[in-house]
Amino acid sequence: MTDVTAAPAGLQHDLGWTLGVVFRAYLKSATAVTVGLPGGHRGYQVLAAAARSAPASQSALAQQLGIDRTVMTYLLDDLERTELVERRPAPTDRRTRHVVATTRGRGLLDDLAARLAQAEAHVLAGLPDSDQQTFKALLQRLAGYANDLDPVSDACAIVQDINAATSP
Amino acid sequence: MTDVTAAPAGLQHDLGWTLGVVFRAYLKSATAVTVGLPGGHRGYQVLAAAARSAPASQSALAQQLGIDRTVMTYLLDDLERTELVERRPAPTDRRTRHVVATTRGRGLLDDLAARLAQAEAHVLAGLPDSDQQTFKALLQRLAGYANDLDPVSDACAIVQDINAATSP
DNA sequence: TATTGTTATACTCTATAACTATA
DNA sequence: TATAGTTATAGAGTATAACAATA
Repeated sequence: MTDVTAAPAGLQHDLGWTLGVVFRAYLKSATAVTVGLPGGHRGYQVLAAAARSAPASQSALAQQLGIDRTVMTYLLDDLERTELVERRPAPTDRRTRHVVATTRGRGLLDDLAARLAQAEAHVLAGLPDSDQQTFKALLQRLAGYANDLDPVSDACAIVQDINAATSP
Repeated sequence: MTDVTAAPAGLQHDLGWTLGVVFRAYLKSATAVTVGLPGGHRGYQVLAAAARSAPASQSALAQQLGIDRTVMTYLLDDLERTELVERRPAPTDRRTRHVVATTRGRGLLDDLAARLAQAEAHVLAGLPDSDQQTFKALLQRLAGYANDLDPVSDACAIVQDINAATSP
């Protein structure tokens, strides 16, 4: 009895399934490669963003990363405790905190980036190099567009469909 | 103060970030489009797989869909309660159950598939049509390959890196 | 002995609500 | 009044462990 997972019938072309498979594969590798780093692969994303520029605010960063601002608080607590990142009061608005990488954080970033690149390569390894480039380019364009997408509008009728047939 | 989310500095080319953005966007749209369906977008995946062929077993289907076999039990309970899917004892092995779509489930599938296609189109709308095709084709090849991927092997050194700098 | 499916439990992750301090 | 950040709490989702039935 082999353990090899084939695509379920009828789902090979489903965006949800294909995206899910690839995303989970990435998560698995990214997690394996960031053990010990507070926040795992997301701790890396915060650190990377904080190292290249000081994000405008915690909640702005949270939104960019697709997580809740309350989760960001805990994440930053952990990253600050390990001295990889600092919260700095914004000079212009005393409510806001800038997130900046410490020297230590920046020092760790290169190694981390290399590890994540390894995870990335691992996930993309099924494609020849030129196709990897194409895929990444398209995905990046999509991400730039999709981050501010509202869910599709029309979304009410199915409840009736199901309940209608359930009763008698 | 605009609400438009730009890519965080240094993450525009990160596979984890781009994949996450697109996957979350899909999830949002797919969820909106499947309200009322037990299990939401995953209920659809089970139903679709059950309608085209009877999956060999619950746990095989769970693995294909990237969820735990215990979660599959609850999912099928809900889908069976709404009479969209049935569990049938496998003739060859009395431990195993085949998952088959009911007439009602198959009847609902076309409408559901159209809704999911709408969600999919919404997420991909940022790309011209030919690029959408290219992207989907590459993603499908990747998914066929990545579903059986083990996490990247080397994954131990970072704990030391961090603890080393934390202690003294 | 190993595997399928189920159940109960525990754990993790995430979101909600309420609060402080600013604006 | 509205917003940034924090905290506590509740909730959803997921995994773990133990079990019965079967192989």
